[in-house]
Amino acid sequence: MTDPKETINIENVVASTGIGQELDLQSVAMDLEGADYDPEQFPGLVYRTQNPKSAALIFRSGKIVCTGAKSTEDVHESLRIVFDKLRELDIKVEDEPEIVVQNIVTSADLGHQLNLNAIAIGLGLENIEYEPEQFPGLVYRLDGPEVVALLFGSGKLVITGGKEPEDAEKAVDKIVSRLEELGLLE
Amino acid sequence: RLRKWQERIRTKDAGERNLQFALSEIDRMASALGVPRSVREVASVIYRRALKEDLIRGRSIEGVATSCLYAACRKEGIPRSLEEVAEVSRVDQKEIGRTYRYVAQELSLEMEPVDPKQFVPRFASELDLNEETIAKANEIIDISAEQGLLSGKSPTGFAAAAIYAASLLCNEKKTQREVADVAQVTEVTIRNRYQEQIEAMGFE
DNA sequence: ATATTACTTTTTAAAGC
DNA sequence: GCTTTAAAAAGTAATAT
Repeated sequence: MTDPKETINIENVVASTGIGQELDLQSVAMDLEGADYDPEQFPGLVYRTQNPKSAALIFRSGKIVCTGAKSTEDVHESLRIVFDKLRELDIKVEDEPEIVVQNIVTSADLGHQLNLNAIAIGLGLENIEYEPEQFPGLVYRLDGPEVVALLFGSGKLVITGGKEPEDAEKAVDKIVSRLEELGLLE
Repeated sequence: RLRKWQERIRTKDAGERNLQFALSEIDRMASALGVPRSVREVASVIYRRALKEDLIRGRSIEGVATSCLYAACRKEGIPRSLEEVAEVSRVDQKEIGRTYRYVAQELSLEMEPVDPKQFVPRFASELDLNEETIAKANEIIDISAEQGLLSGKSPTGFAAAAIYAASLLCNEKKTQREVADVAQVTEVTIRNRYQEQIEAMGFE
């Protein structure tokens, strides 16, 4: 039997950082190719990297949010590209700005179909949210690790809110053991 | 001091007026939906609890009132879909849905998932179906749900498909469009659920 | 009638309304 | 609260072919 932990796949990593320098987004938007800047709609400038694929939101304060990367390593690589692009525009950027991972979104597969109705009752209606009229997934908030899991009838799930890959592994372990003791896995 | 006293009264009056408004709105929407008095009473009780727990701050009175009515219908076993409730409310479906989830969570209403069978009597009545067809629809829902087909599916779509299937099996055919219209789902959804249910029933 | 596109949920930072 | 960005899950819906 395949360990559900081995089916874990990181789908998105969100991180924040800053260049320690205020920016004139209007001029950055003019000089940076492919930059999307519409201050009326959103205060951040959007810059997309191709390899690795990601989207960086650059703010007036110099703070930057990177999203869409598939790994922590890709986050660093993407931001290195963004930093270099800014340096090309003669903007001073610290040598190695601190990068903080804020959220990791993961998907996994429990390998069995799930009876969400039974699971809702089993985990306790006060601990879950399951409104199939609004969304097909059952929302399960874990205590430790502090993440949120979305369970689907197919047995696949999404784990989000974690700060490191280990959070997803711990979450899958907890979910599997809880469902097993409830006799709701298979 | 006199000023504070007046302010308290003003606040109290405003609060009282808001409560009256909420309760009259619940009454108006309940009438429009044609639900019994017991549902309005349950909705009122939930609304007063929400008020007591200060859940209305930052939300519209109408939104919370509508959500309480939606929850009350479910609690009483005669659910209305969010779309149906939204039709008689001036708050949009999306806000009703999220406000309902917030209220249900904060008040620990422990709402159980809606049983598709609870929609059958009303939908069947609107379609003028026989008792036999109704019984068949309920049977289809029970059997296919037991086989795990219900997970993640909308209860109205599930009920609509079962009613459509039952109408065929009991020689009282209704078109997908007729059933789709009363259940307020698309024909595509009925078609998809219908295929799975027929297979689960061992027909095909 | 089927295929695409798009929206529903969750998470998270950023600045400003 | 909202606005924007990314991503998965599966269901539903609107539109295109």
